[in-house]
Parts: sequence; C-alpha cells; structure tokens
Amino acid sequence: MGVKITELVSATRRTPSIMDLANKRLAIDAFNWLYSFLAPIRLTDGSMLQDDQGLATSHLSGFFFRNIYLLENRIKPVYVFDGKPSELKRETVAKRAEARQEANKRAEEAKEEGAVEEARKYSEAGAHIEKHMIPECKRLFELMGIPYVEAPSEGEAQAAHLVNKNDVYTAVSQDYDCFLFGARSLLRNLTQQKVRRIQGKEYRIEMESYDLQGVLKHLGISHAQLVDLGILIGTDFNPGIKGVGQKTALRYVKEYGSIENVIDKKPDLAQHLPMDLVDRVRKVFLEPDVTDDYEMVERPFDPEGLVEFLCKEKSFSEERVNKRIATLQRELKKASQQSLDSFLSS
DNA sequence: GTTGGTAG
DNA sequence: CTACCAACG
Repeated sequence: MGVKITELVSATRRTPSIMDLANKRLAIDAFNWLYSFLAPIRLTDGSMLQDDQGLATSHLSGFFFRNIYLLENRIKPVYVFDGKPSELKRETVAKRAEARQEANKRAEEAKEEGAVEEARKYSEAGAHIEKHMIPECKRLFELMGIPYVEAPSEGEAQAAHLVNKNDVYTAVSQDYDCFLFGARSLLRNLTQQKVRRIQGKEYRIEMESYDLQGVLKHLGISHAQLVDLGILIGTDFNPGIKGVGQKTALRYVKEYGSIENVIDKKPDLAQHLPMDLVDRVRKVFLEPDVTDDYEMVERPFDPEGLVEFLCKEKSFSEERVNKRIATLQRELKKASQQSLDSFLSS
C-alpha cells in the first residue's frame, strides 16, 4: 500500500511524456507492478488467466506486454525484486493476507450464487502473489534481455539506492515509500498513455514524476522529517496514529520538528507510538538495507525463447505473441535507422 | 492491463 | 479514426 502522501506531493507533480524516457534506465519495483497486474488481468468471472496445468499466467501477460511497450520506446528497464521482509512488516503482511483470504472466500460464495460482478470484485481484492510467479517473471525478463536486481530486503529501498548512485534515471513505483527511503526521483503510472474524451474534455492517466528535493522544498521539511511524517500517518512498518492524516502530520512535523517534540506536547499520542518503535522504523528508512552487490546484465532479446516459454509452456497465443514481438522489432529498426539518418546528415 | 474486433 | 467491449490463458 505504501505511505499516503498523495495530497502533500501533488503540487510538485510533473507529467513527462513517454518520449522523455527514451534511452533512460529505470529501476522498477517488480513486486509493485506484479501486484498491479494480478487484480485486473482476469476473465470476466474474476478467475485468472492460466496455463494448461492450471497455474496463473496473469503476471506474464502483464509483464510481457508492458515490457514490449517500454522497449518499443527505447526505455531500459531494470527490475528490482524484494528480498527478505523486515521483521517490522510482519504484522502488515499478516493483516493483508487475512484480508485477501476473506475476499477470496466471498469471491467463492459469489461465484456459487452466480453473481459474476461480485465474484470479480472480491477476486480482485483477493489477488496475491503465488510462489511460482517470481522465477517465471525472472525467466521472462531474461528472455526479453531485461536485467534485474535482488534487493536484500525492500525493493523500494534498493531502487532508491540505484537512483541515488546514478545507476538509473529514476525509481518506478506506484508507492511513495521510495521517498522515505531517500530516492532522488520517482515515476508513477508508467503505462500506455491512452486518451479518453468525455464531453469533449480529454482525460488520461498521466505519468507522474516527482523529485525528493522538490517535495521537501515545497513542504518546508527535511528528509528525516518526511520520515517522521510518514511514521505519524502510518507506513508498512508501523500502524500510525488514528485520526492523524497527511495534513495533520505535516502540521505536527512543521510545528514541533520531530516526533519526540510532538509527543512531548501531546503526551496522549505516546501510547500509540512507542519511541523504540519510532526509532526502529526511522532506521528502516534512513539506514536502509541495500547492497552494491548487483550487476545489470543486459542479455539479447530472444524471440524464439519467448515463444517457447509463453506459447509452448504457458499457453499464450502464438499469433498474439509473435505479432507484438514483430511490431517491437519493426519500431526498433525504424528508430535506429532514424538516428543513423540524423547522424549522417549532421 | 493490453489487445483486437466491431460499430458508429 | 474513435469509442466500446469482449477476450486474453
């Protein structure tokens, strides 16, 4: 879910075009995107797409088509996988697992009653990563020539580390947690940009880019204070204080400077926020568990291997897969010809 | 989420 | 060419 600071950062939002990302390397939070595929990529009744052995394939569909789109635009993705979750996250993880199980139970009931829309709604809420999906995603990335990095712990922390080392141009995730981990820049909504018109007005889900310096300047606080603000609202590592949202948290942090001072002035908050927990969560964000032990190996794009994997093993339509690979290769050829032309004429 | 066919 | 919608595995 991530820390809820949408309202606080919205004023600093920029909306780049996909062309701005050409030839840029991007660190993508793999689990974040994986979840984002599992809810919507389903049949009408809410069941997942699956191979002939009954294993879900929605993750492969999502990543395959999304990656083709990125490569077509000459974007260089690097996926970052989560490692071992922090001990502090255990409660959050357990709570979410429970909510998903509950949703899946309701989905089953709805399916039995023939309530298709209900079934779909609850199935989406019950979406969860299955064990087999992660090695399958990695295999897909290898076949598409896309490197990936294993984070020691949080993927977002490692992605932030890659940006701050200038190994990538930006971190990509729907969550703002990257900022708590100190990422210089964050990109959201990296999907195909489609316009829809309602009563003559154009609406689209635009890409959003933010930079940490801009956010901090706008809010008038430091990075450490942003972390405290997050802790007051609640993060994946602590529940936050009931009744304290983004506006209030910002006011507290600006007025009192730190959580210690907030608690000093409002002692009744202390029971919701023990200082030993605060210090542990601060450490998660300010001294993140990251590694320099990675390499971003770019392999060749392997069309035959992709067809073998997706179509032969995972029941994808050969026509659809081949078609998309063909248009990608056509686009890349066109792009390289254009850059050669402009080189020769300059 | 993305594709691709169909209707306007 | 756009809008809409079923299908995708």
